[in-house]
Amino acid sequence: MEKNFEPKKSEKKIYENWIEKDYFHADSNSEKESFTISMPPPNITGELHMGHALNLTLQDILTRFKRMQGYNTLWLPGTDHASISTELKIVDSLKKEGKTKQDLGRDKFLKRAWEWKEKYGSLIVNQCKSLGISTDWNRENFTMSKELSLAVETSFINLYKKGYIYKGEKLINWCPKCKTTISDAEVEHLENNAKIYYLKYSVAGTKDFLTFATTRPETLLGDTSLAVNPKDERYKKYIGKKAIIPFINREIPILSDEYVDMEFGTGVVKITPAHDFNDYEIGIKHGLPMINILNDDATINENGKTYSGLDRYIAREKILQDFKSINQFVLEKDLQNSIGVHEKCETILEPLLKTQWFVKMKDFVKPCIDAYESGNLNFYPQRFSKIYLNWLENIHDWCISRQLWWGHRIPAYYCECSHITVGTNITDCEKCNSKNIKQDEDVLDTWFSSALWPFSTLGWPEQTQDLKTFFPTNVLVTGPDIIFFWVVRMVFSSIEHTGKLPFKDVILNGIVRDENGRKMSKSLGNGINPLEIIEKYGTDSLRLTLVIGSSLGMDQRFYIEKVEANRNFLNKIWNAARFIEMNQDKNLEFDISKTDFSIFEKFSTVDKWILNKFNNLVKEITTNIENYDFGMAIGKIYDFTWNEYCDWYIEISKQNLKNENLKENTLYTLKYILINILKVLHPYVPFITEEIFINIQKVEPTIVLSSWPKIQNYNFEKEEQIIENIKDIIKKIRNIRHDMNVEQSKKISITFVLENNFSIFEDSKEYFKSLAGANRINIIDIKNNKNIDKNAVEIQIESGFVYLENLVDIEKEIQRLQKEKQNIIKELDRATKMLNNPEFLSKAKEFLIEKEKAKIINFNDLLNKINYRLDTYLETEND
RNA sequence: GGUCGCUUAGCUCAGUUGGGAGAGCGCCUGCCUUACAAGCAGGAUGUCGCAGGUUCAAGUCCUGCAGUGACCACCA
Repeated sequence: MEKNFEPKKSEKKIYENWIEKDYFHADSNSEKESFTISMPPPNITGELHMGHALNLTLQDILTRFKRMQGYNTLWLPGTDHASISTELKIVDSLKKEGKTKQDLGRDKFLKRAWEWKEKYGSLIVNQCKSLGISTDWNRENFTMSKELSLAVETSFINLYKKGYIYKGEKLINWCPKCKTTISDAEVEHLENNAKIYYLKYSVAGTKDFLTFATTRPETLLGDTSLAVNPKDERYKKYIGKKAIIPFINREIPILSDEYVDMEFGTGVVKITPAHDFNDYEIGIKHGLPMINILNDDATINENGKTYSGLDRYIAREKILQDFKSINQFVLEKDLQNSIGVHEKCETILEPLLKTQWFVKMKDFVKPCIDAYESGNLNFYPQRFSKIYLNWLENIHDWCISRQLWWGHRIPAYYCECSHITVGTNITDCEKCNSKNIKQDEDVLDTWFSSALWPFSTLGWPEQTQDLKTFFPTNVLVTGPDIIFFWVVRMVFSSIEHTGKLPFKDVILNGIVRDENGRKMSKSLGNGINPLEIIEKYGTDSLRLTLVIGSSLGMDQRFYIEKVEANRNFLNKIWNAARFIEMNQDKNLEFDISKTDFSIFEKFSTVDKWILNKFNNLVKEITTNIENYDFGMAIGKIYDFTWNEYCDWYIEISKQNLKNENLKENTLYTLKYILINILKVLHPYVPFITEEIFINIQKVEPTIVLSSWPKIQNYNFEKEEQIIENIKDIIKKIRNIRHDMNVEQSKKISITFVLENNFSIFEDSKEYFKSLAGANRINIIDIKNNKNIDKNAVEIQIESGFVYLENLVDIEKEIQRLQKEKQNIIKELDRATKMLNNPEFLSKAKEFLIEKEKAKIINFNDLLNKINYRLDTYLETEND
């Protein structure tokens, strides 16, 4: 093995080998229980960012873990056509050539879009691969593939036939730049410093004026009434009269409605039903006419009379000027409000009246809520269920038609007889059989196809073997920001089309931020490219960094020092493997995959200690990972590997390897534990574990298909306790050496004066020599009157005393003992108080009471010993 | 306005059912001890945001407050 692991050299080769051997392929005819994850398909416009890296790492950890546990594991990958995002990019690229999409026409445009898909779709896929993800590439899919397009059409037709999809004229969000409708979920609300203007209309047949407040004066061209609160004494007399919009000279009714807030503004509201969602409701309620005053590019249309042709904001200025000129402008004020913009292009949206396709959502709400409340759908962390529920409770019908070209064209055909035929491969009108039919020009919202992803990718609407075997999927891993875009829609679509929930558990990952806690963004230029981290530190270091010391659903900061620390950890494991390789003995080759655990009974105490600790580790982390506590599990593995296996077991093994009687079992244990560490690490850091596994294990061809360590029924608690005690004593000795400024190279003499446990210390002599820097070890029975150097430092242990000779600084030792004495007195005091408390005795758990009682005994013992020793020193000093 | 987070060592963060506060980085001291200087050994540092409450026992549960962040909904 090389001195250091070089990710750049190995990772690509390893991944190619995995793919070539088809290790990630899931068999739909397998007898084994299946475990399935549908990968949230990245957009073909996208490039790999830290969010993907985290999201994919979490999925890969779960997938590899389940695969090792023996499940028939499928992680199904793919990409999303990302209708509007992709179309915008292509329009942009056309613009650079001086062309528009209309110049090309629909067919040529789509051809170009498919070229884009071929080029950039594979780019993101390859970037994902560099993360080492164990997805089944045989089943890779794309939201606009033939099969998935059929699924989309089938879904649309089903929903239409059941009356859940309808076409209707409603107020929708319109993006004047993209010239398409968008759904509620795609509207982003931004804080805005606006102005509110007070203007007035004259009241017909009187000399009075009514003053109202508005932030969008241009919409008054579409006003169809003024409204006041029925309880408002100020305006009662005007109700039923007419107000006059100047310049366009339209008379509009003055009506009353509870909706009007008497406190806000003047208490008079202008009502523009065609351009405001609240006004729209009032318009319907009172049967007001709805006048659309905007063209699709947000210029004023012919209904705006003299203002027609002007841009919406230029019209606004002109209207204000004109109101001033006739003295119907009252005042203007600053106002903090929020404006709705299109999340893709940041253009300020306009509510417009349009005829569009909608999905009626009302009937889907209950099944979606029931799924959660019955416990069949779970969120991790659970609090995210609130976002899910809250969205459902306030749901509106889903506008699914988009005035775009790149996407699934709506399968609705219009006949000259005015009948609409909805279906696949339609050639003639279902009503009059006319062949003169025209397909709807619009495409579907990109989320309409994503909503089907978990089952469409498995073959739905066909009842394929894949669908039977792998659906419903088990887990969805995604970001909380798309709970309502995607999660809700998958749930209701799946219930509706398959009768089943699409998945059982939803895991929400947090946001990866920069080192200052800011969101990584292109405009700030603070993004850290995962590919650069991989290039420099390797995929494994990156993956570790994203999961270690973090918890689910929490945002985290990404900083390079953390990557380095994790790289160092991987280096540590690499070197542990090198140590084993260097000590391998050709005459002692074992296949640890065939371990018969009864052999461990004959192993040494220290072997049993590490075996027992490892067994407990497996127990804990298996539970942790099953509960999706990925950070917790890796933290424990990290700690075990470095602080137990490397720092203690390997160090001790160096002594045991010199002993011919212990050598074989020691080598066995070294290898057994290392390989099992590799296994529990493998879901997190797949590459380095594979590389070492192949180098050391030499029996199985890959760690990918190896089995997760099983919890063994051996119990070496006693041995574990013995070695923990020895570790404590060694630590105390090291501590004293350091306190007394004993040089590292200086050897000391240690004398154990014992009441019992002679053999334990006899067996551990070499450990003390190498780990505590001793050259002479004496073991004496306490009954044989001790003859110890009075200047020796004494350590009090349970089974007796430890004396360190050749240490001179008695003053320091007295200080140390006095400090320790203070600590013990404090502890004794605390334990005594607890035990004197009748409430504690009657209410606390039994084992806790026993623990405190044991403490009192031990501490009193130690205290006596310390006092005795202090007396001895003081006597010596007085001599 | 509503909902949900966060506040723990100098920094970044863990902390599973309430039962003596942890990690990584940084800092201090000493070591090139042939697996690893990307390392080894030792060390220092915390009224767990504030105030109440429940409990024998609270970083952990409840209430309020303060700071901070996210999301949702918005009054024209």
